[in-house]
Amino acid sequence: MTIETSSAISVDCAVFGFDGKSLKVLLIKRRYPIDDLSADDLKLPGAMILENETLPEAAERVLEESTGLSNIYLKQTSIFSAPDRVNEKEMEWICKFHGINTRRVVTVGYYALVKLNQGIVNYTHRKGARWVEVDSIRSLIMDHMEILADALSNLQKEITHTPVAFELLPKKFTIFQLQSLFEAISGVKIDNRNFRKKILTSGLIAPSGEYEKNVSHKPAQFYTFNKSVYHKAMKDKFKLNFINNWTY
Amino acid sequence: MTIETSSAISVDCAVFGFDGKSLKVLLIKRRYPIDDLSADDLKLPGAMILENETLPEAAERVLEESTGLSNIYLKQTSIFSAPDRVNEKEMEWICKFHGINTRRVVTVGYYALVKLNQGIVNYTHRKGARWVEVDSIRSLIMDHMEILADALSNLQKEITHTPVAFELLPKKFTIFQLQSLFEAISGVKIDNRNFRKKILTSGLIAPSGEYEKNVSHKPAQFYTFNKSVYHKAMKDKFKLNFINNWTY
DNA sequence: ACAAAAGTGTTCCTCTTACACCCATGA
DNA sequence: TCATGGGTGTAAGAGGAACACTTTTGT
Repeated sequence: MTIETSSAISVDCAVFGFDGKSLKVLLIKRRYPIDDLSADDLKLPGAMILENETLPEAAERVLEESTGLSNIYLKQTSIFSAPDRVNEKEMEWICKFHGINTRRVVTVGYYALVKLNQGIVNYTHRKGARWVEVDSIRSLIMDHMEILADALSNLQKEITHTPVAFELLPKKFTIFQLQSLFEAISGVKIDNRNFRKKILTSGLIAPSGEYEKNVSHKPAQFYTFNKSVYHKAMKDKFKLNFINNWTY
Repeated sequence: MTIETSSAISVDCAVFGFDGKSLKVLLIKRRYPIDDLSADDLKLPGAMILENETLPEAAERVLEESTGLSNIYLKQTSIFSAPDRVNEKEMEWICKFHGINTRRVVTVGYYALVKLNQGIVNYTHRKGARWVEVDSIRSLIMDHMEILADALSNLQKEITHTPVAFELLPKKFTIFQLQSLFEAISGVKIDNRNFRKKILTSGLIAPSGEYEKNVSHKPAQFYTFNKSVYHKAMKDKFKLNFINNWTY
């Protein structure tokens, strides 16, 4: 029954990206592997928090280091605080790797949404990181699989309540890309005509007048997210229909 | 740029209750006040986490201590990690009060939902705690006002997406109580006929056949929450209508 | 009698859903 | 000419919103 005063606190970030087909997450290889710890050596980018640093600041630092980007959409999810979440071998690796001495590491999960493009893919490749299709991931070190699953379920929930989808798309995107993104994240097929009607009448996106080039089908128009339309209205229009929108 | 390895981690709980009229939160007085710290001496119940204890466990312990209840609905909200969130005077009080020595306290916010009844009110009163109307609270110690505001906004969001409302009502409740609760939390008036229609046709509540007694108006029937109906259906009925339900 | 809340139906209108075909382009 | 996605309309049904009065009880 002693108060814990020597915890280290870390952040781990699930950095999501969308390549037009599927949802990807950024994984890195653990450096300095120890014997017995090399089997599952992929992990989410993360860091220990520094003195005089808040958790969001630490998460931003991780993002900056792993992607070279700042001003990324970043959201805290859960805390992973099981005293035995890091086993002895792992603890040894952590202390050695960071040059610290601690008995316990509590970690805070974040997820980040980035607009994937060739520049970022190149950057992360140079850093030895990989964008891996979320559905194909079977194991990660420590409890990172759990952290990733938590991040994903938070994203799935958030995308139905807030317009975070646009954080994953380039500034100019086609309606097909937007729809594919919703389908990839929710895992549900959407009727294209209904989707177009819905998204266009909402006023949330605006046509840019520009069209795709060099595509082997009728070129699609690019649209942009209309933040100003989004930010007005939809206040105090409290709807009764929430009751049937409940999700378990 | 040193890794922080001596943080203490605490949990602070906003415990919400509903008395049929307004939303209340449980506040306690800080014990052992220090000079200069007595002005705003109300705080949320909280505790430091112990060795071998997870954060949810710590939060449950706090709930048990302050309300005598276990198996309470409990949900983690945000983490408050600003290095200066606890000033020097407060830090002194914390170390003295807990008999520890630490430079930094990171706290994790939780909110809890309890079914208020006379027994609990009596219990908390004996403990020196008070149920205070949320709207009337102007200041709390440290950043507890911020923690409370965060808890409340999380609750407001959650109540429109999940059936947590029933956690705040007795097992048997009237439709009027349920409606009042939604109105109290959302701050919006709801049409009674539409509300009844909606909630009754949803199948989520079941009439108990019992009625109010000794009320100076037509006695209302008591209903119960129908968990089984809720848990089936509403899976994989993905709806397109989320786009216009987005809230900022 | 009066105050307070319980309980009850209908109409209008908006939104959701289901559904199939021709078009433009590059290979 | 073929493959690929772009882009379009309509009808039926469900659900949301607005709206007022009678009933029951205790004081």
